[in-house]
Amino acid sequence: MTEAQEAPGLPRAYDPAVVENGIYERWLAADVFAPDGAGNRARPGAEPFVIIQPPPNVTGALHVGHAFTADMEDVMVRHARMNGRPTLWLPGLDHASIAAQVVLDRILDGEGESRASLGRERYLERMWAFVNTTRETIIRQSRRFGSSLDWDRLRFTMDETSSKAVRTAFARLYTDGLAYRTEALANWCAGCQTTVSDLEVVPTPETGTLWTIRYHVVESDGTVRPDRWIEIATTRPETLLGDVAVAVHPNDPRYRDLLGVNVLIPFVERVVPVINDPVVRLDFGTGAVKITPAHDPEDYATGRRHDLPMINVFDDAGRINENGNGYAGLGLAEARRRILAELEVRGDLVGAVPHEMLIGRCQRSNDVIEPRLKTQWFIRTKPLAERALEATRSGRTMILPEHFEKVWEHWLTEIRDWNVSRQLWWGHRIPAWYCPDGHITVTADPAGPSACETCQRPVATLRQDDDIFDTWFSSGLWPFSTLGWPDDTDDLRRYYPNSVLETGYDIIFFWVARMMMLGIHFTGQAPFHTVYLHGMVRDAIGKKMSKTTGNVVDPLEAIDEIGADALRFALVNGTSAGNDQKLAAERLESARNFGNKLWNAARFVLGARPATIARDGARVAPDPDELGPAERWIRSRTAATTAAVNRAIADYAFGEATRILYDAVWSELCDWGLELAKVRLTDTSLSSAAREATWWTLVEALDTNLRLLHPFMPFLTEAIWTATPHGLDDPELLIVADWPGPDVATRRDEAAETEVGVVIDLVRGIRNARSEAHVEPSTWLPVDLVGDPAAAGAAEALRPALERLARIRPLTIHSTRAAFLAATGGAGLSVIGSGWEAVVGRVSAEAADADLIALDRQRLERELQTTRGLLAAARARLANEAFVGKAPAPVVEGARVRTAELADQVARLEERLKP
RNA sequence: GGGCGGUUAGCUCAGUUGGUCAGAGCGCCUCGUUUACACCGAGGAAGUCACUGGUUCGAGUCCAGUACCGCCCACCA
Repeated sequence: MTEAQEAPGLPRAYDPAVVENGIYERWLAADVFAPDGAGNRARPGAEPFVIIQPPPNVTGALHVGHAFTADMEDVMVRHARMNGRPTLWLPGLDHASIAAQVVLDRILDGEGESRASLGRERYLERMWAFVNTTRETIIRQSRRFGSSLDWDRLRFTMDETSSKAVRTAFARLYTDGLAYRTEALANWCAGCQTTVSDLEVVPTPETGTLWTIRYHVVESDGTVRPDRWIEIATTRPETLLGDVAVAVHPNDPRYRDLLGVNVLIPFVERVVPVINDPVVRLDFGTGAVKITPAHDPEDYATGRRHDLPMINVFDDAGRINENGNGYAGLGLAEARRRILAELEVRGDLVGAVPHEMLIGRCQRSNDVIEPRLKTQWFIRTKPLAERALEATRSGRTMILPEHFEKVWEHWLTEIRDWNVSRQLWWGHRIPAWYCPDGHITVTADPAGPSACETCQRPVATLRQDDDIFDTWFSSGLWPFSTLGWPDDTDDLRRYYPNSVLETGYDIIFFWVARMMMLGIHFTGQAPFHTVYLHGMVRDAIGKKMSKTTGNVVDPLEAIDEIGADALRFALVNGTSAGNDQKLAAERLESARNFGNKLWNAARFVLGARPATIARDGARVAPDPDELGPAERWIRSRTAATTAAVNRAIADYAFGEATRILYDAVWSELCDWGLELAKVRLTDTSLSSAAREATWWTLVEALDTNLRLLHPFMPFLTEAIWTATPHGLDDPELLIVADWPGPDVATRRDEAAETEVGVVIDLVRGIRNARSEAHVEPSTWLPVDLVGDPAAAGAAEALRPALERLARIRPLTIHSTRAAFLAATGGAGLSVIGSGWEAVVGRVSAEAADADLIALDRQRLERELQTTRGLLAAARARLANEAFVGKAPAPVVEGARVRTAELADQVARLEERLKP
């Protein structure tokens, strides 16, 4: 038992730390997170709800983006759980091979160690120790967020089940002809000492130089012509060591006479042809391009077209290799300087102009990415992509927000093969073995092959590939590897395909596309029916959060300050799918204030229990015979809120749902519902049955709002709910209580909404008049009222509330306008609404009434002016034959009613203003 | 070079299928010790919904174009 359970009500002050304390443990103890947990009240036969979350990298603590991700997912999961569906939300961690190595290398660097100094084995030991601590940090954080994850299923992309899936998947791709090994141009990061995929290369603007260099013509007898040359333009002079041709455009008249001749590449003294190829642009540089197939994607393509040799001139460390003759061993920058200097001396460097260009940099280390020829494993993506596209085109998988489908289409249509080899240590080793003859053997067997598949050489002569897989290869298997695939498990049958994938749009290609492609290939089914993409959390001025900029919001700090509920509410409220959000302090504050408001409203409700109701009794529905208009109004509005929230959630419009709830709790329940209820609760002239009905109405409204808010503010709502009377069918914990059902809808009551609507208008009008006339708020004023039967009836039915909320007494309701006019004699403050008219009299005992009346006249003049304007517009609309003829009948009718109301108000105002 | 998103009150943003949709919060101004809440209550001021055309009886809401801002994709030396 917690304090909250024992306390008769709630502590006076809302303290998030106290509220959150112990609740997560209660959920855990009740075993409600697992789809088949003992405390989970899933309906038998209900369709499971399975959500996929991006497993966070084990590289460190979670940031506010993770908190937002977890929040969105928890909202969906809690909503589904309360709707009686078995929910599976599986916690996981990603080994993030390259990201993890970058982080660990940085730590090692601080200790004077390095990857090289430790060696593979000790390095990996060190990595395991590192991830074992970050894993604990991440789990602790997730719990503080309130994430209702099924912790018994915690998975890691480096655990054995994942390894098995990776080996099996790769072996099958190989068998299916979708994995192949070849030498091709790859993106080499010298800092990370590995290749990376195209997605990991970030084009970065840089001001470089475009140099013009002369290559001299070589005669057929081998003599070099000092007076005849071709001028090429390049931004990378050091790559000339690998040049194998010069290309010009076929239609370029400037170089007709040079076509087919040979030129000399200096320093390496290589004689290469001048070729033509339409890839060359006539209007750029000199119109002649050096071709370096081993170090430039476009040149590589050109080289393939012309069957040119490919000469690699860089080594792994980013230095010139032995093919660079005298430059071998030099760093690329140094080589460039020396080459330029020597060209200058020879008189062959003839131009240098600044040039804006894009340099590819490593997403992880920011090093310059060098395209190089490498022998790598690739996944043939075209056939996989086609099936992924088919899934979204057919609607079997839906992407939200929809406009991401275009991005999706484009990328998958233009997809290139995926280099999955990485020359890293931390990850899944590629299960491929090579025999001395170069035969390849791939197997999913953890023990490896027994012999070469092709030539049957014994295993002892085989060598396993040293490389590991791109980390996204194992993440791409996540939706089914976590359920036991490749084995045909109960979990797989029950929970695959998953329901919703929830993640940020920034990894749509890295992760979403790969899961779709691999999922469909291996299971025959798209892994989820809905892909919900959320936006990025940015700082207060819209900048990307980053540790180096120092503008990050630490979720734990925010939770310490304002509580997990407020942080969660702030992250969801006012946001929509796919759109970035700015996390400003005021949004956090607003959410915290809302939590405080709810807390205090609950305190009031619980504290207002009539003495005739037993403290520990079960919650009962209010007695229908004892309900007044205010009670029926509260029930009706709560029903409307429920419907609106349901609609919003069905549309995945969670930011809309919180907005509705914020408004419902603050503006409706608190500002009017509770204030109206106070009138009856404190009215000792009423029967106790009437007062009990009022109280049960409030409890019911509070209860419904708590249920609706629970997915968004789980701790706070659970804490309040614990202190709230429960129905006999209710469980002990709100987390597994039923979502407000269809019976709530039957509480809509148009008549009550109209009645209370009149009273609200009256109270507002009178308060407004009082305020404008600077009447002391504490002064009670007499009011005369006349109105149509509906308005008069409403005022009569809610007379005590009207009196109290507008602070008026006595209230005289006249049955005829003549009587009303006779009684008021034109004195006092006028308040005019639709269907009624009131005069607030005896404004002040001391001050000169004349002044106040003059002030009031000014207010009425302004009101008359605006009302006349509205009336004129409304009349003009009705005078338009096209409108009356073409607009739908209800719209026209509405305009007529509106016009009549306005005319009525104008008439009354004019009358009041008659001298 | 292609594509996408944004541009609504001083600030941060909502506005579902075109018809009380011109809104909310914060900020600002005036009041307020009414027994849930000053992390509050009551009232108020404030926007030609980026611009230009078009469709329509009617357009922040649909279409076309323009201007800024942001993002994504792309082999231009």
